[in-house]
Amino acid sequence: MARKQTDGASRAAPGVVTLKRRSEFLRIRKGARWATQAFVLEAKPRSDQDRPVPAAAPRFGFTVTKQIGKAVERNRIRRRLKAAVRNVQMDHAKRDFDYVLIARRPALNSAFDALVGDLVKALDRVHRPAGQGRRGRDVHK
RNA sequence: CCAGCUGGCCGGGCGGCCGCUGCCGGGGUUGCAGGCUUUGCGGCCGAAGCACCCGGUGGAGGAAAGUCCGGGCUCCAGGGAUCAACGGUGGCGGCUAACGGCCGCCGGGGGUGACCCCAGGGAAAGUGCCACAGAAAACAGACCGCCGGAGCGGGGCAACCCGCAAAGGCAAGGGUGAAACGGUGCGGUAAGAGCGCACCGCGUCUCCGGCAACGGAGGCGGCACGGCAAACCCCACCGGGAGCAAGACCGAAUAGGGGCGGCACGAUGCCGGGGCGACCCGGUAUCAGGCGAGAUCCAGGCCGCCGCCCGGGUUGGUUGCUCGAGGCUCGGAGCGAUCCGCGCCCAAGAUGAAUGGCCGUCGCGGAGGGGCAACUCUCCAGACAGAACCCGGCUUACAGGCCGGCUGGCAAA
RNA sequence: UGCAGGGUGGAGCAGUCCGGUCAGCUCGCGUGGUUCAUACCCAUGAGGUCGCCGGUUCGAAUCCGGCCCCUGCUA
Repeated sequence: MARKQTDGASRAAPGVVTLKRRSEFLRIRKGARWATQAFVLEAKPRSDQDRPVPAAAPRFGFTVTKQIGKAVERNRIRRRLKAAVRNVQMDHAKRDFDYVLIARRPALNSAFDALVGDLVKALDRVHRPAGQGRRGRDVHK
């Protein structure tokens, strides 16, 4: 509740590079995964074959299925997740990784600060070597 | 003032930090692309492309929704006419590009009223259905009943009285049903009945008003016409199919397909070639034949046509893509929908899909508290919902608010 | 995005075209019987706003219109 001093601002953050191909989404499904109340994060290092440009920035894909809500709610969820990614990607994401965020219903109304916190934690867990923290399930509020 | 009806409109404002996207202008050193040069490394050029940087500017809805109608646009079906089949619409007149939409009017129903609702053509063209109940459910018919009284029985001296009751007449009353072959009243009668009369309803004819739906008046008929067409149907009118994932271009890749079956592969003339020759091959013309979407016809076209099966490839980019039955002001015509004229304006174009994320503040609404009051404090609420080629409608969802008109009641003047 | 099909007891389905007799079938469930006991079997019973809201009709699961949901197909 003490978000007054932040003034809602974030430091200069570049735009988010998004995934566009269905094949890219399918590839990342096989990577590391971490779930929170508001979303599921999947991550996988970019393979050397499909690298048109040398790794300049991390790439993110967003999945919001029809079961979650109507179009207005789905759009809002995708924008909030995108804004959260924009706030943290410089400090917590790896530039040679691809990520996919699968939205869940609470992403619509949960506090934005909590969403950002979850994302930082999820990014951290997903970068650990395989076998530790894989398929984890988050239990905090 | 209270209660209500109705038409139109709005769908928070301002600000801060950080972002997305279209367009315009400037830069564009390094990078990509382009041009020139070199055997090559490399070098140079210009600022006309992209990335990137800076500045400016535009950026969701009244329903963007549901996809229920009508169009534009694109491709496909070879053109036209008539019919059939199928689907849709359904009072009349108008508006419109068109509509199943809108406006006005008519008819019916509801409401004290403003006003609201109605798929509202045809049931004497035909077919079909009307369960249960009821006597009877559709050219009528008669259960109880009413009248009638041949005759029979009993009583009485008799007149006569009491009881039973056939033929025949009737459809008023009872009862059933959603619906019972006009309704109410008076006359009439043995009892009754449109049997007669009045009014209402119905049918029909004439006249008047109206473009019409229809309304009004009068005459006649004497009831003969039940309901259902959102049952088949009849009548009138309308309708080819698919849809921007339509379609076009560039690039990549694969293929320039294969097999089976059916029907038809005919006749004549001319030309050329081959052959000793019968004849063969090719071209061309006419006729015949065949072929496209259910049939027929007309004009015209094509020369093989039709059916089934198997195999292979692409899921990149550009375009279509936003100036259009477009919006606004003013004036005019019309009751109105709408139309006309002048002027002004350009108003989202994304494509794993932009138009936002976080926050502050003001104003508005509701509840509670303090204060005589102006006012002030706290809490809560702020909906439905996101363009996907574009328009015109319909339907559905929606917190709160603004403006106008009207009706009923109460009070005052 | 465009287009088809379907919603009936707990489950799977009839009935809808041609409206009353209509709400039925199989499995499942309850009770009783049979058996030492269970299953099978026999008898019996409960359970349905016919997806929702209107309209047409005397009468609607059925006919008509509008919404909601599910499934499938579509470069």
